[in-house]
Amino acid sequence: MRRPGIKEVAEESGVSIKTVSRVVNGEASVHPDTRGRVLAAIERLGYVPNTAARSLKSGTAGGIGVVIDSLADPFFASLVSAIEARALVEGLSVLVATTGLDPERERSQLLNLIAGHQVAGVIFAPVADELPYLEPYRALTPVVAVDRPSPAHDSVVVDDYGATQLALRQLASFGHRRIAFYDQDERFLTVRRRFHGYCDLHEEFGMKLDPALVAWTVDGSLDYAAETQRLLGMDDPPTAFFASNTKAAIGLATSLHRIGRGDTAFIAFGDFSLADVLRPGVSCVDQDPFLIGNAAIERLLELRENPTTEPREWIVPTSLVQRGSGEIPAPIPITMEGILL
Amino acid sequence: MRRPGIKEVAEESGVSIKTVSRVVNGEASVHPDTRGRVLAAIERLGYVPNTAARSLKSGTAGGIGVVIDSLADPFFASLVSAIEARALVEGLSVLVATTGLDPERERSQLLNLIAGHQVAGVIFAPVADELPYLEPYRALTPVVAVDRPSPAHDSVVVDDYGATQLALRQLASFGHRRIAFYDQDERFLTVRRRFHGYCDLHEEFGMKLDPALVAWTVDGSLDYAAETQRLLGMDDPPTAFFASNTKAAIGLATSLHRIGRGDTAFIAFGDFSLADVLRPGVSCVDQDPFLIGNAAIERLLELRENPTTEPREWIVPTSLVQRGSGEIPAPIPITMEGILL
DNA sequence: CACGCACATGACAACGCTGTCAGGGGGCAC
DNA sequence: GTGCCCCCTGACAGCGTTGTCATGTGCGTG
Repeated sequence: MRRPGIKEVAEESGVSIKTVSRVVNGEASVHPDTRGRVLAAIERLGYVPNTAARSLKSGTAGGIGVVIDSLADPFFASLVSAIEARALVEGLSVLVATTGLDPERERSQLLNLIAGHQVAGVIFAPVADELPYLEPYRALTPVVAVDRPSPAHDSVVVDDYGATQLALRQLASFGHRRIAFYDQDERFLTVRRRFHGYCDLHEEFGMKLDPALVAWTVDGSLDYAAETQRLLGMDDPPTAFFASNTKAAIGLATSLHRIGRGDTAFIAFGDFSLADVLRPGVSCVDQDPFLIGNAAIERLLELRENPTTEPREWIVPTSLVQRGSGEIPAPIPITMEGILL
Repeated sequence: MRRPGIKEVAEESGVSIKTVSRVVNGEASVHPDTRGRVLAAIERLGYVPNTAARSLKSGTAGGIGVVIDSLADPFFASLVSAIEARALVEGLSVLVATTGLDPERERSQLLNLIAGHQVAGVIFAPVADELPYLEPYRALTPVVAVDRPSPAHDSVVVDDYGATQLALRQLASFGHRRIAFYDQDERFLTVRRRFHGYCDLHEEFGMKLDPALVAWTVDGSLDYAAETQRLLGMDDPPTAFFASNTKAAIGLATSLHRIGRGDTAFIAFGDFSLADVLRPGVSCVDQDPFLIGNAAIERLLELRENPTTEPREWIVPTSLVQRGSGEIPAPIPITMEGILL
């Protein structure tokens, strides 16, 4: 009761295993009659080529690896979805692995895929800043970073700095001068870049940068509800919020609505489902995971053809989606005497 | 510039390849000193065992296949996430493939994984009702169905019929007698079971089953907004909605809120992010993807140990999450004379 | 001291497939 | 008729690993 191998097919159709191999791989020089007989035998036996033997022989497997933080994150789920769709067309399988943001786990997952599975390529969201252990495989396995840049590899990212400034500029144009930066997480270069955009924008508008307006993630966690309370409870509270990532956006939206402050000016970095159902709808910088995923796998396929190119960053465009929450003007400031300034 | 193989390690440490193999696989009878020398060489060379050769030799790979409708669906994304987490602990890789609900694609994906990659097991959300082509592999590769049952395999599902009735019974207890069934999709056994529960409940409460209250998905699509308009525009409109799946729930919630009817009684089958942020919060039957994913992989691991057991259905519990929308009473019916009945 | 046994190690084949090379047969040109 | 080439086919090795079996060494026992 063994699975039929190329040998069984050869016997069944009365040719040598090599000819079967030729038919399976669609090589030209096989007589049509022979091809027909072999195909019939394959059909009859339900033969499926053994991937392991193939990749052992060829030294590289017909799969690509995808290494991300977590599949429970909708952004990454959609990203992988886009990659998988394109990979299917190319006849490539997809191996997913997650890091949980642990650099050591990132290392073992990457090595397992590249050196162990000998995948045809890897798309990954970098955790560690440097990945020296990938050096030996540089010439053999194409690697593309997504979402976050990796200095030694091609990266597909959005213009974090610029998009953040675009969003904040809009808030500023609606009169906001105290804008909270929700969820500054030092671990991510992306977020650091967004924060950088936030800081620089203050200069541009001559606004004072108040550290108290920044919600920090420490040790990987931030209590969204408590932080929202703290910010709104300040003597001089922010009049608008900027959420630096999707998770923070959902946390912020939830806590604002819970306490009946859903009408607070608010722009999120990253779209999320139902953002348009809330009242008001949540305006956001739309960072399309499908666009990013597609760009990444296109880039990977290209690298497979031509591995000699220098690493560079590929910027995927973002757009500012206006849904209402980002167009709420700042309250008119009132002096102690109650007179408008 | 080849990747080091077991041979290079053997040479480097001055032992035979077999001994290296023993060390790598943690076999007992290796002298501590030898083990140390080999481990040092492995470290020095950065040796990683070749998965292809391993699975070629052993006839089965160290990975499990997961075949689902789509990764862009948050339910399946979380499901895969749970599976991947558990697989990592077991040292198994995860190969994801999607069907897009196409039975032919399901077939090729399953065969590719089982026969081609020779995965150690498969977890899949069945599309076709029968999968005769898996018969030859029955004894070799354990297979577990999730979300939807598959007659020939172990299945991990929720009690669709019972959970639906529980939800509808609550709506009925709040006085609703005309309840719309939103998104009846014949393609899914799960949805059929939920619809069955819906129909039977009408009998139990002596309610008339009105076909006009059922929104049908035809050819895989349903215009949620238009359907909501149609239902609410009826002469005798439904006073409550039941959404039979998450996608429908989001579509329904969105269209209800868009037209200012967010206060309509509504229970969804399947939770979704932000369901608790809407006003009122969307009550739902919570079908925990992590619970289901965990149950599925546990079952798969168990089947690997003991493949002889008879296929059966494993029911994962659901809970009814009260958030407001399911506790809205039916409007009090008024006679022509304006007198309460 | 001889024997047996446990322990540590190695030689070799085989897993299923493809790349290399060789060979048989038929047609065409000289 | 002879030589050549092209088309089609097959024999065989080897990819990196592990299972089987064999070998060598040292120690305890009678």
